[in-house]
Amino acid sequence: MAETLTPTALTLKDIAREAGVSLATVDRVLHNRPGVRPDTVRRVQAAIERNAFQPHVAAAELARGRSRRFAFVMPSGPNPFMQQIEAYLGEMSAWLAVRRLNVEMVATDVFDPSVLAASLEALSGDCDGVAVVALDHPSVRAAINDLVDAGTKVVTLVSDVPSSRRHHYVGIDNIAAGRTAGALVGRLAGRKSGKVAIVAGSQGLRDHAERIFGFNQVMASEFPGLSVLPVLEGRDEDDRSEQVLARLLAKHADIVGLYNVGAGTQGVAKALSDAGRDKQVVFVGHDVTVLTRRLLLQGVMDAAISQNPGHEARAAVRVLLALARGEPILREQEKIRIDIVMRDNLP
Amino acid sequence: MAETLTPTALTLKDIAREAGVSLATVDRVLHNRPGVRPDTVRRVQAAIERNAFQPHVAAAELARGRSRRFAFVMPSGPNPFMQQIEAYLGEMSAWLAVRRLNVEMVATDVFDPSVLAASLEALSGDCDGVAVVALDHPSVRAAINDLVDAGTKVVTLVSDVPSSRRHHYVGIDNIAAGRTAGALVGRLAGRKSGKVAIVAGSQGLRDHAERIFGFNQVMASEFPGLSVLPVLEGRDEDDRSEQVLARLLAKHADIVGLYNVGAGTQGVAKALSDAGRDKQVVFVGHDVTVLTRRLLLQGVMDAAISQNPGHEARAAVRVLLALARGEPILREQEKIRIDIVMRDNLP
DNA sequence: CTCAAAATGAGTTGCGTACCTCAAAACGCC
DNA sequence: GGCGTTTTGAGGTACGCAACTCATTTTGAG
Repeated sequence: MAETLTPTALTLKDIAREAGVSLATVDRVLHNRPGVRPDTVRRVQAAIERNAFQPHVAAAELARGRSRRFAFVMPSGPNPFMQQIEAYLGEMSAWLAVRRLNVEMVATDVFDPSVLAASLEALSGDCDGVAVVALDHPSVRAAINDLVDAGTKVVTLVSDVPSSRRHHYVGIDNIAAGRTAGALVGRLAGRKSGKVAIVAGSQGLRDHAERIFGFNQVMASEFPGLSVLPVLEGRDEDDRSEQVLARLLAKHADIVGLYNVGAGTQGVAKALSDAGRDKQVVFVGHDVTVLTRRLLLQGVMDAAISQNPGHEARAAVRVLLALARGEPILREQEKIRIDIVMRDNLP
Repeated sequence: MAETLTPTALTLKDIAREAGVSLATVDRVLHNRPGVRPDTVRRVQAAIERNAFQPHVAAAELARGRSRRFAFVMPSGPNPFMQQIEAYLGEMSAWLAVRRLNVEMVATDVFDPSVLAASLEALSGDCDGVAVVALDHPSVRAAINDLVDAGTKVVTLVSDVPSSRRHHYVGIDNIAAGRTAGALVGRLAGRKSGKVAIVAGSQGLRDHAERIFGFNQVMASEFPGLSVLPVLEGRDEDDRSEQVLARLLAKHADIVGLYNVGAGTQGVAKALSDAGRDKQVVFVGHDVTVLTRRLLLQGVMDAAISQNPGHEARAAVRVLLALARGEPILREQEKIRIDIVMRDNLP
């Protein structure tokens, strides 16, 4: 009742014999070095395919010798989510050291396309891989493509640039995240009818816009008893979020649900509490931070949509490593799931 | 604005020089081979500590040469959750091949302690690591300890044996899972008062008992309007689950919530539908399978508590590999989270 | 056919470790 | 001091591949 799931090993020598060529030629094909007739290339590749040859990664790494350099290009501001990603990278240091990986953090103004593009261009050459929290803008796209052309592996993190030729996107489906938030607000509000407020950073941000889109989709189709108020823009700042929400709460006594799309959670919570309505309004937000954790435990927040920053950090490194090594990527593993976090399943 | 997170590399030669001994002695210390004076051992270990020496895993692997064998000891029955774990292991085959890992599936009757213990004992010697879905029973505990003593790395999967000396447990906190289910049933039932039913496989199973415990905790403390009916035992079988639940539904017209602790989901759903109450009763169950996915999409099930079988399979392999190599384990990464899955965040 | 250019073979070296042997040195004991 | 034992050093080989050199063969153009 025992079956084995894996094949046995082959070496380059076996491939050379199989293809009827020498080791040197196999090596030339494998690293597409010049000086091999197309016909011979095909023969060697056929032998590799036929035997499902997997180069011995440990040997290759040992022979190549050099350690790899990865760079993480992230926002420079005091964003708790990004800080968590940094923290998790720090926790990986032993894991990274064992694999002779150097990870470098580059803080930059990711909201200024030209600054971000310049930061990316500066990395060209001395980096094997780059993970970037990218703004979707033509000059950023061009910078990414340049890196890719230079042989650097590029992964977009949290926020994608689908039109670029980046190798991979590590982050969630923000429309689905918005839909999930909508379903939660609707269901947790119970049978009540009333109004629902949305506080976002800015509708100009791709991920925020997508979340709002998904949220409205669900509200319109499934919760006709709830009417969504116009989106408030809090610029991800606590003060501003508090002000705009406080004003809205004062105007509408029948608000039963609230969706906070981005950051500024502190201000949103304060506005709710000050109005004395923190227990009546269903409040759904994003990300598990020290703050949202406390709000969930206090019952002020009802649920947080989370995208596990630890997983994102690790996935980004793993994907870059796999890309650099030419290893397969476990897509299922690297996919970032939309977590619903409530009080009892707080991680 | 760029900082590096990782130190630079050292080799055994450096350590030897540092400690004022030869390479051979360092080697003896590193693999605790005999014939080294305690004092010298200390000197070498001090040098290793002092320089935070990390052996070059690739080189070690290459030198050691042998491929590793891991065994997964799993239930033999047609359990969809276990089948998913097997499937994910299959998807990892390329990843496994690259690392020269052989994973063997051993199907056994995990509910018979002596049979399970015998299966484990049989693996002693020719396996570097074992992942086992274990029953918590003295003879199983003894078999696990024997494996550990023989140098095999042991990981318990899904169901733990905390009293054994297993190296790691890969699975969720079942009490917290039960609490989460309770919170969901309570909150999604809204303001209604009424009765809540529980269908379990058997209260003799550790994980089921723990889930029920957590569920009752939350219901008692937070939803006084809801009264929990005595636990039904469906033995994880569809037919039996359907029968017992159908009888209960007939008897109580005011059931507003239902928690299905284990398998037998098909039967539970059928009983609900046949009674024409699938839309009124809040139904929370476990695990995302083909069936529960359909039920969630249809709106019959309201939420599934999930423990990502893919993550568990990969985590088990990664932990075994790290243990075998003597690498650090990323505890945060290997921790299995309690996922709440609703229709819009179906993975 | 000739000759240069292209293609290929044969070989070396080194990566850092594991594992082994054998000789030399240091040690403890009487 | 002499002996046997323990401890240590020195060195080799192997692992599979990358990256290189240089000699040899093959090829195609004239």
